[in-house]
Amino acid sequence: MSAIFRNWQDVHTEVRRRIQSREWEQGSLIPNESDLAEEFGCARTTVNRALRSLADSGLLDRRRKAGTRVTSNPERKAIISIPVIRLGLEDQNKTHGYTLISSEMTKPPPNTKARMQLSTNDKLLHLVSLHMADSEPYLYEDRWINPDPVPQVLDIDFKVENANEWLVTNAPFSRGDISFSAAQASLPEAHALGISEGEALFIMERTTWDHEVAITSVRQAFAPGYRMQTRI
Amino acid sequence: MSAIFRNWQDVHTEVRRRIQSREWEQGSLIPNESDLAEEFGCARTTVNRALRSLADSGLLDRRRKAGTRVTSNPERKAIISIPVIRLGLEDQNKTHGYTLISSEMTKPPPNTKARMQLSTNDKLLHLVSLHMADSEPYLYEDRWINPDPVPQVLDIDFKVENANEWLVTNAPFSRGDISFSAAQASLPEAHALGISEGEALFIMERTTWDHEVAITSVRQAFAPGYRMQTRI
DNA sequence: CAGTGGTCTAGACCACAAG
DNA sequence: TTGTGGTCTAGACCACTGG
Repeated sequence: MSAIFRNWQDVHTEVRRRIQSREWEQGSLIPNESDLAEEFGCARTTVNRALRSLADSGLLDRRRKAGTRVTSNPERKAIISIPVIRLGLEDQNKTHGYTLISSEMTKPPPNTKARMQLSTNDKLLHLVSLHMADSEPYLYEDRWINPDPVPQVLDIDFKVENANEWLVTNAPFSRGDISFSAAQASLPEAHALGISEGEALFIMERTTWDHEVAITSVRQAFAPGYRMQTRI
Repeated sequence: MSAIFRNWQDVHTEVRRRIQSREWEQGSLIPNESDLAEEFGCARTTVNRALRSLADSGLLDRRRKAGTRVTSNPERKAIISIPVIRLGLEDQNKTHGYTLISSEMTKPPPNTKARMQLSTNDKLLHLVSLHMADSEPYLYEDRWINPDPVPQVLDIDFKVENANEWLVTNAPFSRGDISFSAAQASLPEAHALGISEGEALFIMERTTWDHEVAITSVRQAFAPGYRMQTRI
């Protein structure tokens, strides 16, 4: 009658099955950990691990004293990997190329300043560059770097080294904002990417901080055809 | 000299600090769990929980026997929430509107068939609809539904009920593919969304399965201005 | 083969929040 | 107040994999 559940993955699978089969209905309370542990013939810790994992992925709602419920309208959570550009391309067996388009120290426009939550009026390092995949334009990058937390950045020759990679190695961040959107190619973007003005580009914008100090804010426009994919 | 680490979050924070401060260098081996447990004055289980969490977020690489290393080129992982459309809008205090544009049973085009990994030539339910936020066009949805695993779908009046929500409640899935891209608005999209043909749209495509049976494949085109945001 | 992380167990205490 | 999940502990065995 009752199967044997040896480990938390087994429990995870069985609980998931009960949710998907509607054996446990949406919004309803499920048995508490101790009861499940008894039913499954394992320790409560094991049940806890399984239920915690399901709660992390959004299928269960857990609250002390109130118990564990099947989420009524699960917000599905997708995990997106954001690799270093060169390595992402090499995973696809493509060669990576890089060209610096411009580099200057200048005051950032208000929206950039706001995104980075900067209070001073200091100049930032502004880099515009193009990444290539197998000699095809791949990504147009417009980046602002705050030299304050990483003064060494001023000594780097970004004609040779690309900022994406340099920062990963030299400027650890503790948190970041990220957004994805679509935009029509501006004239400089179209020119650099070898496409027509107005074509639709996939845009990723990121701003990162080391605690409260903004490090960099970047807008990356991917060449037409780019898809960001994952599983759920 | 040495601080006290009471719980796994403390250990997590301290290890993260050592990584970010470069006290433990990229690519280098860190002490094993037992040694860390001794240093931190806690049980190995606690250290394990903290390190596992850091490994999940991509900062550590762990392998039995080989030990735990600081990831050299961390792939940052962003978690994207995909809510039911109506609820996502209500979270933003916007009213949700919905209109069915067309509905028919027909054979899917080859690319749809391929995405859904269908082998038969059966007809599918094809729904095109528009979602509104505060009476503004918000999302143009083109959806194919396989009635085979969910025959009740044929009895639903999708002029009233929207497929997005109906499926969440009535057709649980076990896995899905998801992709994000940008595209220029086609004529019907532009017309429905009240924009010009060729404007840049943010596109989300999802195909979901219940085990090996495809349930639905949907392409959602968001009105200009849409941003998908998260933190990292 | 042996060292590492992966996991289980039983028991304990604690933090939170519903009633 | 009290039931629930959250977590810690010490000890144990196992699974994987590098050398």
